This record gives sequence, C-alpha cells and structure tokens, in this order.
Amino acid sequence: MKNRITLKELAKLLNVSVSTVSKALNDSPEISPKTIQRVKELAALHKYRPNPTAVNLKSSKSGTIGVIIPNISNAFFANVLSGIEAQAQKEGLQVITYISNESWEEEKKIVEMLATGFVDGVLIAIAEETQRKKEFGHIQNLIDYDIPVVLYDRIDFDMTVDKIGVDDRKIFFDATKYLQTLNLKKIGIATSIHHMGVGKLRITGYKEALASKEDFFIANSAKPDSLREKLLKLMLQDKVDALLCSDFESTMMAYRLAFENGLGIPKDLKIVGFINGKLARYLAPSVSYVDQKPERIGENAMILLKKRINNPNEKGRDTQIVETELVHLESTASA
Amino acid sequence: MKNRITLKELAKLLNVSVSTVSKALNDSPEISPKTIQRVKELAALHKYRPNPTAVNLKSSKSGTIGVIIPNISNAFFANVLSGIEAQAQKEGLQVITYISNESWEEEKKIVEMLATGFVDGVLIAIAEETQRKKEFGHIQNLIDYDIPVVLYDRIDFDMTVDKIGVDDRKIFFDATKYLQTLNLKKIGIATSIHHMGVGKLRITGYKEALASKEDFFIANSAKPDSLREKLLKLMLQDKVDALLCSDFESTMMAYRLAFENGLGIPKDLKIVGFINGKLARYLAPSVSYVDQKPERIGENAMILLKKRINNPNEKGRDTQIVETELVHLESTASA
DNA sequence: CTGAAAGCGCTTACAG
DNA sequence: CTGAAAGCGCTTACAG
Repeated sequence: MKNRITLKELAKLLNVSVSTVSKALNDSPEISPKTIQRVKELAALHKYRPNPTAVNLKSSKSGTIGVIIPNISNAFFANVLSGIEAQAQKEGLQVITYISNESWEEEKKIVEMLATGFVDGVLIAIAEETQRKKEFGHIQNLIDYDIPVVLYDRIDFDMTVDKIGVDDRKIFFDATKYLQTLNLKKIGIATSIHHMGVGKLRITGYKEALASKEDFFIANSAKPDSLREKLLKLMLQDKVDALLCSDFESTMMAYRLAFENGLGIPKDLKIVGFINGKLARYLAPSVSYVDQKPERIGENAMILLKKRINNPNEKGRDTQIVETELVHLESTASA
Repeated sequence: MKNRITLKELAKLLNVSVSTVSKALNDSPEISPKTIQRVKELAALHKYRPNPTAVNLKSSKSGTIGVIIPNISNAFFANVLSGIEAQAQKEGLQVITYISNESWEEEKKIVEMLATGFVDGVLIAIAEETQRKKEFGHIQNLIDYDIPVVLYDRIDFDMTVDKIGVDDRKIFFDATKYLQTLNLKKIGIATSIHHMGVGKLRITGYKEALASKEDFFIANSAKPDSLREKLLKLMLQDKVDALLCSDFESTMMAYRLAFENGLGIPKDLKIVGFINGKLARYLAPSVSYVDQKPERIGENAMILLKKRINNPNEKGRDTQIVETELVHLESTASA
C-alpha cells in the first residue's frame, strides 16, 4: 500500500509529459479542459498528493512555523498554543513546537537550529533564565537573519521585533484600584516571577496604584518555601485584607495557606489570581482572576507573524496589546 | 543578512566541485584531509547549514513526526507532549503538533493530510467524537499506508497498531479496593468520559472490585449540569462515603460541590481524583490522585514510534502499559 | 495546447 | 583524490 504515486508515474500512465500533469493539476489555463479532466480523474483514482517536501524545495518555503514555549504545563501557554494552532490551520501552516523548559541553553539550541532557515517564521516567549541572564544574542541573531520573529506574552525587551502581549502594568494597576473601591486598607501582592519582565511590570502597576498612600506588602520568591514564609507573614502578621497574585504558584499557595490557617476567603482575605478560568471557577471558593485571553494572544500572534512573512521588507514593527478582563468571582465578593 | 549560503556557492569560492564540498562536509573518506579542512573552515566562516528540505527530499524522510492531541488545555496531554518533545529532541526529530479538539472531522482532516507522507510517523490519541461515532476509517487508512502510527493513552481499540497507555481497569479496581480497606461502605464514582474507552474501563474496574457485594453508585454525564445533579444525588441522598473521579471535570466538580453543600473532605466524603499532582497538592484539602505518568507515556510513545520507523517491516505490534501510582493526600486520610 | 529543459539544494554511484 | 552526472519530486519560463 506504500509508495505514493508521483507526477512522473501519472504522466507515464496518461502518456503525457510531467509538465502537463503538473499544470493540469494546478488548473493552468495553458491546458485544455479535456486534459485537465483526464489528469484529475486519474490523480483522484490514485489519491495523488504532491510531495510537500518537493514543493517546499521549489518555493523555498517550508510551510511551517516554529513556536517556542517555555513551559507547556502552564495552562496559559497551552491555551496560547491552541490559538496559534487554530489560526495556523486557517493559514495552511504547520506548527512545530519546541519547549525551552525556561532554560537559556535549550532555548539557544532551538533558536540556532531555527536560524538555519528550517521554518518560515518563529513565535517565541523568552525563557525565564534568558531574562535573568539578560543574554539575548541568539534571539537578536535570529532577527538579524531576517527570519520573521514575533515575541508573545513576554515582550518587555528592547528589540526591534513584532510583539504581542498584555499590559501587565495596567492589569495590576487596575486590579489594585478595584480592590481600593472595596475599602480594603492593606493590599498585598504575591509573586514568584518578580525577576521576569511581566512580573516586574505587575509590581510596578501595584505600586503606582497605591502611590505612597499606603505601605507596600510584597511576598516575592521563586522558591516555594521562601514564598510560603513571606506569604504567611503577610497573612498572619501584617494581616493584609487582599492579595493580588501574579501567577499560578502564588495564587494557589495563597489559596492553600488561607485554608491551612483558617482564614476565610473572602471574609478575612480577598484574592485575585492569575489562573485559568476553568480552574478558578472550580475552586472553593471560586477565585477572581485575570483573563489574559490566551487563545486570542495565540491567534493574533499567528496573524502578525503571517503578515511579516508576507511582507518581509516592511520596516515598521508592531506591538499589539490584547485587552484583558478581571473576572469577579467569590474570592473578592463583599460582605 | 538573509540568503543562506549553499553548497554551490561554497564550491565556487573554493574552486572545487559541489560533490567534493558535500563529501568533505560529510567526512567522506574519499576526500583528502587537507580538502576537508579547507571546506570546513570556509563553511564555518559562512555559517553554512545544509538546507533541510533538500536533504529530506533526497532521503525521502521528513525528519518530523506528527502528534495529534485531542485537547491541549488538558494538563495530562500537555505533559504527554512535554515527554514526547524531550525524547524527540534526543532522536533529532521535529514534532509537528495538531489539535483535534476532540472532533472527528478535524481529526479526519489532520490524518488525511498526514497520510500524504508529510511526516515519518504519527502519535495519536483518538478524539472523543471519533470514539462515539466508532468511525476509525481514517486511522485505519493511515496504518494501511504503512505510515508508522502509535496510539497513546486512548488505546482500547481493535486495530493492529502499536499502543501505549495505562491499565485503566486496574487503576479503578485497585483504587476501589483501597477505599474498601478504609472500611468505607458506599463507594461511588463520577465520570464525564463514560462513553470513551478509558472511561468505560475505569467503570468496569470499579464494578469488578465491588462485585455484587454492594450497590453501584455512578454519576455519569458529559454535560456539566446533568453531572452536577447526579453527583448531588450521590452526595446528599445516597450519602456515599467516597467518590472515585475519573477525570478533571468530575474531580473538580465533586470537590466544589462538597464545599457548596458543607460536606467535609475527608471527614464526610473521601475523594480520589484524576488531576495533575501539582494542582492536587494545592487544593484545600489536597486531593489524592492517580498519577498517570504523562511524561513517561510521551517519552515511551516516542521511543516506540522511532523503533517502528527504523523497522518498518517488522510484523509484530506492541502494547505497552505504563505503571501508574495512587498518591495519598488529605482527601482520603482516615480520621 | 503540449513538452523539453532548467532548476530548487542536496547526495551518491560512477568515471577518471 | 576529484568531478560530472543523475536524481529526489516538483514548478515554470520557454519553445514549438
């Protein structure tokens, strides 16, 4: 059953040339309708499909794009990928996924591979370690090779490249302001990503909203044990009224620690989290969360990349901001 | 910066033939050490990388495999993908992901595309709708085309093909037996995937463990509202002592409904769930869960596929079972 | 309207 | 040890 039929074999069976078969299948006006029909019928009979590799070689396009994901276990990135996939299918592009595991070295290896021109374009969310090391040479190199690149989600970097993400500063600014309207005095934040661009911006937004009107209450650590300690201090000593949580880890840890220490949510402590909506609604109590619209980010990232692939010589670079939404559930309900 | 250098251009610069350059770069013994060195130096200088598309065309291999995922928001599949990726990288293969969204039609479209020989092999977890319709023609067709295929996770189908998954019947059999050792009388199950192969097997395991010693308590529905109602009946009317939950939806809904109705976990109700370990530990109380070892499934699926790609003519087909683990957390703690 | 030829960028048997 | 030629499966300018 193996061995797909080729143009050459079709041509032989039809007693015409390879060129004629090729043109007929592509509905060339050069070919007579009668021949087109004959060719197409036999092609259908044999289930002919052009060899994509050969087509790619001719067109010097690969028909694929590379997507670098720092951590696929993170539901946010899984959903972004879902949006990318859906849009790529519409564009007729294949998506090759790479997982950097937040590692600079793995990311570098992937990017260098992609720099060989393996794909028509690249979508990348920059790894945590890369941000920490501030070593962006490999990314810059990719851009310099004129391979279309779009940064998604993690976009707070000084590179001339298309970007799409959310306004992290504004999200926390607005969320803090919202909590203030509930007459909460002590508003704190919890984060395990304070060393990343998006994490920093969220802290900035929080600070700007509070201005110097109140004290800052910040629990920040990438290490679970240390984050736990700092959170406990905020909850039990400082007795904050509300916690803005910047990521999955800090949201779930706040939720869990409230339970362990008998703090009622929202009675004793209000929580706003960064987790996906499906989970947020199942928690008990349900947790108000920031909907980052991951599918939309993915979809628009793909559209942006496709645009750049089609217009490689355009000079300007876009930065797109996707609107987010603060979804109010039980964890911020007023008495 | 664009336009990667080709063999032909290197050859011109070196005043040798294309063949010589090609052979030199591949360390052919036909070529003198001196020439090899000259060629490699210039290639390095120009950062020459062979065009993968051309190499693939020659070798009639694509160096890529296709992975079909029913639903990437499901943490289980995200983690399987992670395992696949890691192993693929070791094997030097690219992974093209496709998301079927549990849809028969989308799956069929993807599979037909892959049947053109676009990839060297395919890993697939069969979509829910496909299972419901019992329409496996497209999958069988892929197999008939001699494209190496490995079914992962959802493997309870009568096809001559390599498979890798867990023993779903045994998992629920053992879990039920375990709950019996806690002296629980009324053990129920909750599932929203009872129409799928893995779901059916889990129910079978539960029934076999109980034998006819007790009544069966089963809440099964793919519709949230209906599942909620059935679960409430089990919890409030039948007053089951424990619930085995078969998937994310039913686990989280049981957790949430216990909270809404003032049932203490584990005091009034014990729960065993199918969710990922990270989440399970953060819940309040933490929920005992079945660790399906998704990374290992992905990794071994990739190994199995690679083996089949390398030995296309071997006749036998493997079914690999990955060992799972019931992790005991607070939700099944005894008083 | 049809076909021979060149070419995409490689590899490899074969000749010298 | 080096190179000319054929070929992987296509597409497309060009000739007839």
